[in-house]
Amino acid sequence: MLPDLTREAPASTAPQTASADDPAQERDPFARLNAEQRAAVEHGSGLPPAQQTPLLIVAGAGSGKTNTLAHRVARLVLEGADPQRILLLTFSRRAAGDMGRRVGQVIRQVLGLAAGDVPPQLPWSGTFHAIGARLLRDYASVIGLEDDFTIQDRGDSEDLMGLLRHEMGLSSTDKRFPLKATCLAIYSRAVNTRQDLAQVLQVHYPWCREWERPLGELFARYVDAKEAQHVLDYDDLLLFWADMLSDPEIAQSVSARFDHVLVDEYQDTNRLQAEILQRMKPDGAGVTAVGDDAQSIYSFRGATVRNILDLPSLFTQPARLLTLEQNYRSTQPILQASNAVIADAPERHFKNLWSDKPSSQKPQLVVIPDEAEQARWVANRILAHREEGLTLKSQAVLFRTATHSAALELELVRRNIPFVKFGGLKFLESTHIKDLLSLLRLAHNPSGRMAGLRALQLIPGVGPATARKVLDLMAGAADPADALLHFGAPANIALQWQAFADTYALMRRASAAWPTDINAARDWYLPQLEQRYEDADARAADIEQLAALARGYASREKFLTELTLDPPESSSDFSAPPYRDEDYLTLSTIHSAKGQEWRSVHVLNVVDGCIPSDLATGSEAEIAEERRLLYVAMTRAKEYLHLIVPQRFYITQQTAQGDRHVNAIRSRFITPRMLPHFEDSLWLSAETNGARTPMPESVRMLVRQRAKQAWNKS
DNA sequence: CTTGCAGTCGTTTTT
DNA sequence: CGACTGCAAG
Repeated sequence: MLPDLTREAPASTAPQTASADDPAQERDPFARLNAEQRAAVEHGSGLPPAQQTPLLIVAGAGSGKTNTLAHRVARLVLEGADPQRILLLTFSRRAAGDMGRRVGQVIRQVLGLAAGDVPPQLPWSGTFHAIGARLLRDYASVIGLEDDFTIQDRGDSEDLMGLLRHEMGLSSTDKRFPLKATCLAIYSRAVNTRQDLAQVLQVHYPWCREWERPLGELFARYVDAKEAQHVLDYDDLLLFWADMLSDPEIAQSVSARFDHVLVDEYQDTNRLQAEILQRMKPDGAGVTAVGDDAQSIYSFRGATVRNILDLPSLFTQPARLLTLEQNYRSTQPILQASNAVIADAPERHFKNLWSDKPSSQKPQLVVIPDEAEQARWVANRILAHREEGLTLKSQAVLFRTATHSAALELELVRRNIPFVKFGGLKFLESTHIKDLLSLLRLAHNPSGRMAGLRALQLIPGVGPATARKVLDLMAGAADPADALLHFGAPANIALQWQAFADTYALMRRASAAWPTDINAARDWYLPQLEQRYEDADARAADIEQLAALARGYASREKFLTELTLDPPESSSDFSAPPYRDEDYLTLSTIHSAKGQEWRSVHVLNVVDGCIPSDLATGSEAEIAEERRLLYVAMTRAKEYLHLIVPQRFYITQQTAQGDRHVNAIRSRFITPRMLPHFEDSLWLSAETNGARTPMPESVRMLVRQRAKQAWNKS
């Protein structure tokens, strides 16, 4: 293992006995890996890529998966592989960056590079979607894509769906046709799982089955509209990639670019992605896939565990299977509790995780009266941990749904505890940000309807009808900026019109000199902001931040693409650099916490209705996924794990004094049989809920602390 | 054709 | 609470 993992382990348990000053370490950079990890790293060593068999690494939580993959990439490069010809498909941009850094570390270490020397970069590492976008830009002319195409985010895709739905007369109120978001979800699932509409409706949307034919027609129009507008949605990035590979010549050309293809988090890929992989490398030579079937949590996006189970036979030659079962992250008690939770899952898993990090500290199951108390308790515990020497950065609070942290966020602000929140960020969804981006999109691609409709209606006096007319005109014109300028706008808005047309012309012309065009857009938009909003100042500040962010990108096209594919993950992505170096706590949805680890982890709302979410209890498969979600949350913890169970939730829509609430019970995934794995003094059984119960230890502590605080106030 | 108003709706997870 | 819809006036 790399130093940062072994450092946590007691000396007696450090694998393979190598230490930093062991001379063997310098000769053999992989001396710290355990036997399985080493086998994964060295698989195919000495053979040319084309002669290597595919490799599947099933890596349990905390088993050093990222390190193993990083070492494997480093080994390939050290043995002469061209970094330009390595394709590394990761799950998020953060994961891609992380992987690149670790590969660099290993290479730097082995080659003995000085601090200033830059290790080789991996230009082809990123998400399936980001890589797809790049390849499609490269092959646009070959496959008949317009080269000014823009990528549409989900909001715009939904709006387009809504527009077409309306045009087809499906939105009249006497019919209960699925909402635009549902339509897109159905469409997207069909594309990503490569199923036909009937199958998708049958299994996932049975209440929409009666609409099969109109839905099919709607989707056909949706596809046509995107084509006419030079717009791709998220799914198209995968779909077009897969489809262009069905042409033998293109497949040959794309495939020949890469000697090695490595895929991380393979359990969260979907059918379409498996197809891409298979078409890129039909014989699997040079392919490495890594994943953990117990951590599959993205089926709502079409991901299927079948992919990882079936990978050994995906290619014309069988894949070698290696399993990493030793967990280096968590203490035994944490792992035992986590294993108990996942052991009740209906399907079988490849492996059993074990750990040799002893600890007398069991995870805590903390029963608390309500959400407000939960927020206070967690804040107290975090500060207590910090007193014990855990930095805020080594602690995290995880939750199922972004809104679950609201009460805690207030508490943290009140107490001046800095934090960064991941997941559920709505920055890009706020109206004023979308407005500004629509201006840039329209400048880049004048055929894009959704961006165009939004942008043009920003002009005072222009509504949907005028916007549509202008867009029709622009789409047919050789010079869209010119067409805009000479549109016969009503006399009463002629001045406004002129100003907009000038700005637009400037943006079109200035495309070579990014980021001047975002400045032009901003200068035009800021006055509109004053007219439209009470809180114009706050929104103006957001616009400035966006403009600042934009300056970091090489071109308008890059900015728009990356912002759509890798939206800022946290508020910190926007904060000034000094803040990033300070100590801060991490708040994150469980989904966004994937692949990360902290010394201490709090999980909020371990309650039926939250985990599992009551929106996800429709089928056995959904419930199983919620269980894996809890498992993922628990296995993020290295030393301390706290599951919080608030017993009541107040209904939000009532007066401040109201006490309408619902009683909650402990998550069904923590059964009585598992209680011995948790610190039991805090336990209250579900049966005693509502009755007069002894006050749990945690609450008593709280009362004491409050009593003290009363004196410390002044 | 646009805009402002009033009432209604619903509310996971993310590339 | 906050975004979206339908409706009527300018």
